[in-house]
Amino acid sequence: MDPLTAEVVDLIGTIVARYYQEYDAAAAAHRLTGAQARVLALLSTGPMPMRQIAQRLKCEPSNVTGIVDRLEAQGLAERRADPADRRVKLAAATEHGRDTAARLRSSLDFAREPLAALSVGERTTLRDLLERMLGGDAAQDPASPAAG
Amino acid sequence: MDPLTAEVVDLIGTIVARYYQEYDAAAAAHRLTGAQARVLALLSTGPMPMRQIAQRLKCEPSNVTGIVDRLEAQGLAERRADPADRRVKLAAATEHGRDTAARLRSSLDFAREPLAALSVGERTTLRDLLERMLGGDAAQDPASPAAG
DNA sequence: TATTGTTATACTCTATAACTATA
DNA sequence: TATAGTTATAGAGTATAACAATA
Repeated sequence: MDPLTAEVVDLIGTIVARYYQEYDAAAAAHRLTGAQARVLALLSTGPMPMRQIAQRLKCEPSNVTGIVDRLEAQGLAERRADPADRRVKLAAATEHGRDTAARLRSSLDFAREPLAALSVGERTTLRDLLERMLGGDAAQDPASPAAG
Repeated sequence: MDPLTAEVVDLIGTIVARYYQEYDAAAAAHRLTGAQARVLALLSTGPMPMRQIAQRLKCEPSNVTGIVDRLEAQGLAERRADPADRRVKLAAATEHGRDTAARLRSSLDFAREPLAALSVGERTTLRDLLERMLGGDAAQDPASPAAG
């Protein structure tokens, strides 16, 4: 690998480490683990079947049971029946859960602070380069550690 | 937050998720967890006191004990005495460990593939923008999930 | 006294497999 | 039969606190 590419890879590595770290810290400030915060962020957009949560988190459905259990124990989420299919359980954020998700999103703003060092033109360039690098696979993901 | 900044943040979120995922998959292909792979990458640069490993991983020293135990059980690392301070134990990669770290590094090349979509000039621009964004805190880190 | 590494403990996340209710 | 969710189980990472050896 050429030195230039290596530099970019290292920079991305630094970004990855920093964002994960800051996301977990922000979650912890709200008494949540990273996984719990990601599920809560997902649910803040609307109710979702347990299985779909697992797909978004790229983990086994059995794991989601425990994560939603813990959110439920904190009054941040609840399970609802799906009128269309009685096998399905819809996990949904409570009002408290939505509030917490919103506060978490706000507290993550400090993670975006680094971007303030760039001008609007530079941010536009950065966006375009990252989009091309990701090749059309850059859909927004509320459960992503760095997205809010 | 303005829409442009939000776009960049989302793109970075996508990158973070993708790189973590690919790093863990590459580690699993070598029968390692992500944490084990990171420690092994650290040790491949030379022996290191247990406590320093914890500092690099930003975790408690007690956790490092178990991770190095598992690397040792696979013959990838070993503990050595520090001649200068008998309290200190130096974790060191074995030859097998260094080989594995090198292969892991190579297998991570696919994670760098996205950068091939950019020209040299564009990669230079990307590097400069990321460096400014990170503000001088972009030192290379072999234990970073995306670095190798 | 302070520091290094370890052990003990408890919690969370993870995958796998078996189970239930429903389709 | 197939699918959705759960439970049971085991392994790994994590923090906290207490401990032995050494400085």
